[in-house]
Amino acid sequence: MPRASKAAVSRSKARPPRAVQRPAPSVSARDEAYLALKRLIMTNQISAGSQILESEAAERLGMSRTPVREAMIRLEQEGIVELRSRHGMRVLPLSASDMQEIYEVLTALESTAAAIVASRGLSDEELQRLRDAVNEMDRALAKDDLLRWSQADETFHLLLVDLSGNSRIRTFVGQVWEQSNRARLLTLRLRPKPVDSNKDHAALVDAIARRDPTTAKKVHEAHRRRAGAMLTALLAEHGFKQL
Amino acid sequence: MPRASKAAVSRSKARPPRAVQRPAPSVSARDEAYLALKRLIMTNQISAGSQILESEAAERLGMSRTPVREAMIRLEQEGIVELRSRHGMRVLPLSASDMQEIYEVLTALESTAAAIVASRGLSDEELQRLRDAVNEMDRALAKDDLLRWSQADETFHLLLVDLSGNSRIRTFVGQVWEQSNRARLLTLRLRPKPVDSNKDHAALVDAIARRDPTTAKKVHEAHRRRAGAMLTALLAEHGFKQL
DNA sequence: CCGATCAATTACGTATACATTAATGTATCC
DNA sequence: GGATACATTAATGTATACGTAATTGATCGG
Repeated sequence: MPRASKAAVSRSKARPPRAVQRPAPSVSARDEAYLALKRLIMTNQISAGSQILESEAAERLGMSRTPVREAMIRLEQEGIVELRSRHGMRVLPLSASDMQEIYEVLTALESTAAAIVASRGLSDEELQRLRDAVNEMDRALAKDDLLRWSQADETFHLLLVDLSGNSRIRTFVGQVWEQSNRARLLTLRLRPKPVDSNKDHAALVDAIARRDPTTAKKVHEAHRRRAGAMLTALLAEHGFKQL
Repeated sequence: MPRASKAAVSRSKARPPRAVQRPAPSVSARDEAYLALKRLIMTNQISAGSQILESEAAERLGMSRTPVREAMIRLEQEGIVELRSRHGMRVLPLSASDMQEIYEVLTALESTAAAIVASRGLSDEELQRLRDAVNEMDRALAKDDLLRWSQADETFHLLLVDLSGNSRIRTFVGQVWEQSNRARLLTLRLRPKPVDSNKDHAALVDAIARRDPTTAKKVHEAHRRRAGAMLTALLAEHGFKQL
């Protein structure tokens, strides 16, 4: 019944189909909530361990609880937050043992990806993309721009797993990467300059170019193992129990 | 009009108002929906590629759309279904390349878990649990009870990753295990008897007992690689493009 | 002054209402 | 007869309503 009146109205208008009042609703409220919450967490604007209620988040984002709830469920599945009934969403703190778990996963999955990539071989264009990322890291390091280095590092690692063609490896690596992103950001300025990290990457690209999966895998395993050990040592040294 | 029809349906079913009988609401409707849908998928009662609308599932499960929606979001995050707007939830079919991806992930993560376990060593009681699972597989195989064998196999593999103590490895292995469960079930009777599979497991337990991480890792890598090759060959042989 | 009991409040879980938009069917125009 | 515009329908996405259970805090007994 109420619909009838609406239909009548739209017909009387004869033809302003939709472009008039609908500028760009390209993202759903749920996606908006998901992205907004994730960004707040990733950038440490919602600190680890802190809680936020569904209704708080909904008000803050200017929408109802429903899409916020659904976004929170996604974040929980991704291992970024914990949903505690009547306490809202809690950003999971990262302990040293979490970081160890994460680096074990990264070591296992990325070294496998490296072997796959080396084994199937890359086109010149693909190889160049890897080299570009390495070069970007070098440049950033030369300029002491650690944030830029860190972004290039992420680009390199995600590109590597992308090139493996294994979408599950890609998903899982992306997931633990996001889980540990906060810790990396916070320790970026505490760690020694990542000079040998860059060397590792160059060596990996060489092994891939030579189509040598065994070496590629070994190089990357060593790289991740070292990075993990460095990071956990750093956390212990600075007395960080949780991040 | 829609209200009337729905009311009529629910009354025709003679459903007593749920509020009256409150026996054991220990599980939320959302969990119930999640478990019910997952079980239907795992047991192939909802075949791959088939779709089910939110409202259909809700009616089928006797609850409203809200908890069903949330359950579907979880299943989507787990890589079991795909959510297509206005087409409901679609059970993801498994292709040969999916199986290959999955076995690459299992190889990488489980062999790492094996190395971790061997490296830290197990208590007698923990070691015994692994041996129990192996023995159960032997017994099931001797009786030609393939379903029981398959369950013991699952027990063994999940126990292994549990014992690694790495909760993320555990989660990811569990996830790809569930993704591929249907395929394993369907091919269980097509594959050769898993005799050497049992031998592999015994060899792995020995390596763990000897606290030899290198061998443990190698044994398990070979085991998974072989199983993966067997399964993909099987799928190709029988012309299965999708499962 | 401390702990326990109970009422008020709060936050959630679920159901339902409503808005939006893709998909479908239909009539019209040439 | 075929393509297109348009109304209709269907299914989703979002908001809101509501009952329930947990948390809070206040009162009371010790």
